[in-house]
Amino acid sequence: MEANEGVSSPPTIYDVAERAGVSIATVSRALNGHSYLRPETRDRVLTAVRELRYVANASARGLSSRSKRVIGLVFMRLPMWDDLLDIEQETLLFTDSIIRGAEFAAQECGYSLLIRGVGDADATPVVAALSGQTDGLILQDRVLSDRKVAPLAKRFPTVLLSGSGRSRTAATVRVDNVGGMQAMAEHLVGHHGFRELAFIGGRADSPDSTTRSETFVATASALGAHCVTGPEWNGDWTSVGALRVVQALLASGRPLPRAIACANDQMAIGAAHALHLAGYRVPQDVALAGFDDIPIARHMSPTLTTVRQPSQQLGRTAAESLVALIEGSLAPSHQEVLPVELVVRGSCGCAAPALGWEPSPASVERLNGTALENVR
Amino acid sequence: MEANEGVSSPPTIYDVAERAGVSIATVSRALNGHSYLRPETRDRVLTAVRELRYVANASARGLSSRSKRVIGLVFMRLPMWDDLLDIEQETLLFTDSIIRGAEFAAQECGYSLLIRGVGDADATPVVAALSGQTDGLILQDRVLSDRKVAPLAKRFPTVLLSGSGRSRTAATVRVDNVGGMQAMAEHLVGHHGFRELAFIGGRADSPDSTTRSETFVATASALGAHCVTGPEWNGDWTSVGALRVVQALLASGRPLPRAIACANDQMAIGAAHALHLAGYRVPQDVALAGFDDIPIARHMSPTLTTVRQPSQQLGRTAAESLVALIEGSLAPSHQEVLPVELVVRGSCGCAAPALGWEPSPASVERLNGTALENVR
DNA sequence: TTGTACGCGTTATCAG
DNA sequence: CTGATAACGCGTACAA
Repeated sequence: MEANEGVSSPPTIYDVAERAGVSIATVSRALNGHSYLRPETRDRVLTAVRELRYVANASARGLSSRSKRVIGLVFMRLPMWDDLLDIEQETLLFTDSIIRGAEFAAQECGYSLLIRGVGDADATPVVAALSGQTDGLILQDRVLSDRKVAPLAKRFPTVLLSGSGRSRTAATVRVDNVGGMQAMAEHLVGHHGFRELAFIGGRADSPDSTTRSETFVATASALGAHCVTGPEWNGDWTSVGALRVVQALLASGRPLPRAIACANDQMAIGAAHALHLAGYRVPQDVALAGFDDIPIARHMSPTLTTVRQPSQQLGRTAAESLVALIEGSLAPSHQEVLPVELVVRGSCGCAAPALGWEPSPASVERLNGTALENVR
Repeated sequence: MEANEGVSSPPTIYDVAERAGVSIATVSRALNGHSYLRPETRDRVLTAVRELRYVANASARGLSSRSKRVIGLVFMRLPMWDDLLDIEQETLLFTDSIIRGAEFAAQECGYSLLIRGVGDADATPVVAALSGQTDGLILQDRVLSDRKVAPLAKRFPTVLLSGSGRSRTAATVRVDNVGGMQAMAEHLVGHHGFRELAFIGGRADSPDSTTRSETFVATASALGAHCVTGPEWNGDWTSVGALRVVQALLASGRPLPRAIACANDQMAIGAAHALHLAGYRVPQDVALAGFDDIPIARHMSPTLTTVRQPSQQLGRTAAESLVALIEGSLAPSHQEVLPVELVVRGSCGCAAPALGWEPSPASVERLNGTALENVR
């Protein structure tokens, strides 16, 4: 009797109701379990659902319930040219971790995650369109300027990832730039005793960049060292940008600083490359430090001293905050700061071998211990 | 006159119509540009849209148009324990690349991408739910068994990523496992002259694993070498799994093969670790090879000889195929095979330095050439 | 405990 | 060129 009426279109709640001999309201209740119904009836419905392979249409559900159970994540995409610098490809990893974390948390909260990468062009239309497909959005830093975020956040659940946190117009999740940079300055100046430093920043309009820069310079000064920075020390967040900064410095004939701290790892790598090309050694001639702890940092020679960001946790927290925001259990101006960790390796002058085939000490321990059984 | 009716709920097409003094049909037309309407009218509508910051509700649109303009990607998720082996974390990267590629292609085709990770538990309910939220799904290999994919693919646009391709029940995008493994066997046997080999496979139920295994063994045999494999050479796709395989071999007292090929890079790393712990050297005592070319492969010591998969392209192609499938311009049984590339490095015995601070030759060339201007 | 009927916001088919 | 109006599939008061 299962005629082929509707071969190509999926079964609806009406089909299930008919097959189970009940009304669509009953089907809905059996599926969502809101109201009580006779177990016998419920079974009939569930059987029909199974037989028909019924799956609720999310559009209809969303329209009716005014909730799509989908959140969006908008991130910055690098150009996908084949000739992109190898190192820049590593940048992607940071965003990937965030995506992972967000996906996991979203799913735990009963939401799906929609992702969308944007380029340098104004992302406003993209964000607007996304706001029609989701219940809320996570915006990575730099996707939208502070000025454009404000009106959006006022009308739509929005969480900023690594925003400045200065403008309390939107909920924000970010890392402890201040703590991280203080620790870094203290290590370079206090521990190593470097007195002449420089700081390569990202972009002038980036809150992350300015916070890191200002904190580093201030802390270094407070410890009696001198740190130069400024527009000509702007590396644009990229390896190439930092490489140019250092090459310009070398060309100018001015003396090299004893240590260079960078607002991210990519720039540290670019700076190292420039020094390498000019015949200077890291860390003997110039010490180097980054920020992020991208995976490659521990595989290079010398290994990179940096500040580790909990990137996956960043994504998780952002998603969790967004869901709370959507469900009304979080203030729209909520600010959350995640801790960072100074990771001392070789590029500052401390001894630290590159990681080759050998797994980390923790891994070795696990591999040889009883915990091994749980690993798969 | 813009009273605060509906402060908290977004404007609908009715609000726009009212403000522009037209009907909702006209608004819809102005927005979707299907029919011709007086430029003057169109402008009035567009102005109202802007003033109200109107964004179409995707649920309503999807319900009415029977198309959600969303595709889903389901991938395998590793447990997110902190104590996960470092190396395993790298596995994530392969999936991340696929996600990137898929997102990019989806967006180019006018679709959004919904992502969902699944664990070892049966993914059927998850996939079912996702089929209600999307117009089609990309399923990474191992998410669903071939047996369960068939009925789904028959009723819902589905593209398999790296599936066997044996069962023509679903459209499939995969890499050229055969070509890759032939090249690898030819290199190890033909070039290096190894005669006693072993192959560590993933899982017996994985098409990728069996194809790679069978091809490698067959090619090696054809070239006059001997290659052992089988259930006891099953590394479960993980470092730990492969480590156990090698440790069991060492414990058995049987002679070591001269070279070990693995079905993926993680297992090559696990095998290397086991050899390292037992005091054997790679490649002097035992040569090693992987498959995938995960980023870490080029940073290790010795660097890993492997077969590179175009992971990002895999995601792109899958998304493009899925869209074509949805829009009816692709046969539901379409099979696509992407080329792979043998990457000869150090672990097979060929000379190859680890990549440290130094960028690749291509990068160096670009950094010093005129193309530099285009890089940012 | 279960059924009826309305509303959710769009698109698209008719008339006009 | 534009305006009514009927689906689209589901949740849910309100009735029974």
